[in-house]
Amino acid sequence: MNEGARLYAVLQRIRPVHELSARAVGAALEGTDLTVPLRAVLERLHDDGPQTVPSIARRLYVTRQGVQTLVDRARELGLVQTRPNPEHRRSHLVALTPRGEETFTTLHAAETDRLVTVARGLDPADVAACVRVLDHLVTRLEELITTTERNDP
Amino acid sequence: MNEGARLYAVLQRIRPVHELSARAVGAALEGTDLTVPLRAVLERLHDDGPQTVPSIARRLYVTRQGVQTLVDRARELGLVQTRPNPEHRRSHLVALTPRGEETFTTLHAAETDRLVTVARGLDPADVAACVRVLDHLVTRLEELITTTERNDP
DNA sequence: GAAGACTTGACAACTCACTTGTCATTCTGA
DNA sequence: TCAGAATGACAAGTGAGTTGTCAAGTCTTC
Repeated sequence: MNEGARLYAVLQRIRPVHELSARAVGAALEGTDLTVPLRAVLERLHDDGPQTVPSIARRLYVTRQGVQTLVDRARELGLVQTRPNPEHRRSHLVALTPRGEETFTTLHAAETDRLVTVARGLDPADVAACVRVLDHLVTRLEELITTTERNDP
Repeated sequence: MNEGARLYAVLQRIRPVHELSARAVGAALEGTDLTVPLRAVLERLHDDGPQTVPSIARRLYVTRQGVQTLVDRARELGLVQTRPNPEHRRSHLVALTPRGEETFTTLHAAETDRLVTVARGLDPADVAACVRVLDHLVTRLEELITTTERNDP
């Protein structure tokens, strides 16, 4: 078994984990006005600060059009606000409102609480290693895709 | 930072990796009659052998209705065949045809080949640890979901 | 500083994976 | 044996995300 096959074992498990975690996150959002993708936008704003719609889209690996819809909805819900962007006249910065900040922080705290149970029995060193591998994968897969799509179309 | 927060770092990376790997797999499927979900069905049949539609669905964490559609399409393409199930009169077993077997094997070999490049610079021990963590996550998240949805609806 | 290439906002149509719902048939287990 | 669960088959719906387009703004390069 070579390194490719070993790494394949990781990718094989990504889909189930993604499916299940999305379901778990979605269940926690039940009853609120939030959805999983909307939550993802709030997370990006929380972690990386105010930024433009295309910037969020790039970090989430989706199109800016999709993010625009989410941001519009978040603004209707009073969770984000747009403010002038000194670097671009039309492309406003999107930022969390105090209410958006609080909503996400509360939600996130509840999530990590539940994760403590899930983490039981897991070696912290393994978790750290897993993060390293996933970061590596993001970087390399992104390279792989951008290089192949430069040749294809 | 507690174990919950540490594990959250893993989940935060699942979505990007899923997105990017799905895109990479999809790009490789371009020009063929296969799609990513159809490929997933073939993989299950290849790895776990002949089984019924609901069985595939459970392993993929999707509904049997969705898998039924995929199996129908795979049968039209001559990649799978149904055969009588000694344990159930209506619920046939789905199995790869020789052509389906060959299609998947070829595809999979090409994928692991490309993964060798991606794996470069990665510690094999880290990869193994990552697999352990992901397996743990699948088990625990599944428990988490089934217990919560037993109380909810 | 002007021309061309790229980015962004805005609106629209569309695709695809997956769900939910239903009913008849088959299986399982107390 | 009989109620409850699983399955096939068909149908409709949902939601996340894409593709396309055009005008307005920004960047690059000469």
